[in-house]
Amino acid sequence: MDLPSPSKRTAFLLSQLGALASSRFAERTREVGLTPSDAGVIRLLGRAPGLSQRSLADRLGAVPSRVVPLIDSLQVRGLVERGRSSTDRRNYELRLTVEGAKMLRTLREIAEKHEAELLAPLTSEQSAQLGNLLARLAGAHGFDTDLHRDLGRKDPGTTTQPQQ
Amino acid sequence: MDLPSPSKRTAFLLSQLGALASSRFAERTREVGLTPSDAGVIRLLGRAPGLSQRSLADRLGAVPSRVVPLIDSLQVRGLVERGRSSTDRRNYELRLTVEGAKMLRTLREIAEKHEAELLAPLTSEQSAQLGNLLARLAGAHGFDTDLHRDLGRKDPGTTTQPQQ
DNA sequence: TATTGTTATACTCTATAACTATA
DNA sequence: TATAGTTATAGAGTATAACAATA
Repeated sequence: MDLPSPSKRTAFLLSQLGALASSRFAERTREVGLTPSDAGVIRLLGRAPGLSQRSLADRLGAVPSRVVPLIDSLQVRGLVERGRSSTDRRNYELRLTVEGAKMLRTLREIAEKHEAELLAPLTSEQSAQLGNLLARLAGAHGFDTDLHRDLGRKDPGTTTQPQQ
Repeated sequence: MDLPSPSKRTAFLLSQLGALASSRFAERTREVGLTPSDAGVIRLLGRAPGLSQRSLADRLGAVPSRVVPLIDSLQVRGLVERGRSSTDRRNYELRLTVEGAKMLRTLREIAEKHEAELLAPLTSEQSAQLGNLLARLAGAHGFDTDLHRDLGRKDPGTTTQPQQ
């Protein structure tokens, strides 16, 4: 009666393709010297300049101590700068440098190429369909598409796909 | 001319939803005492009994030394047994025990519930559509749906989503 | 000489908790 | 006393390479 049930493994396919997408993207960012975490920080600072390390940590779903070496590294490379807040000298105001802003533009190009490469096997109608279905799923499972959790947290298992 | 381009972030959504699917599945297997790696081994031994540690490592995309503690742990828990090959005494013949086979059935139930939960927000037509699109992508990007690579290898970045 | 499984070691990434400086 | 940032430490997970037994 039922078809050989392609939908029986949809969750599995989703896990595998998600991992593929992530690793392909990581490959591309590595070519410009960034880890995916670096890329996430740059992107967030692009849209929210002046963020403190604390609120950056919150948005990334990371712990404040993890943000320290992350910003250190970006600062050394001249992509991010730490400015002291004049109103509360405890926290920094993080901003992209000119170089950092340039890197953000590079990242956007990378994301576009990444998207194009990944969806190349589909027609544009199919891509649109897929985008809609995924957006529906994401919405229903309650993620804010703007929120960037999971910076690579210690969660054994998240890195592996379900094995049917 | 163009729509507000939902497809512009499809790759990103794919990464995020894939990570969600993986971590949800990991949660469920953890409830029965298995890591996702454990689950992968049990599944493979279910369909290929008598496998050696070496060929198991190959199929998992893991290194042989990693398989040792994995099998150790499953053996201690009485889910897998190591039998010596009569023809080549260098390698083991790995098999599920009766308990292991029972666990495999549990895993299949878990996978079904997982699938149902994940796709609950979609109609059955939409689920089927999604399954077809993902299968097309998977095929085009060349994975053998049966091959289970990525047992959680050391690949910094794979655990994090692209940050647009 | 090559191969299976094993062990020992080191490396990477991350979280936890204690610390400082400001408030 | 509470909060931002920092540091030191420890833990989990994995790969590498050397090793023993068998072929």
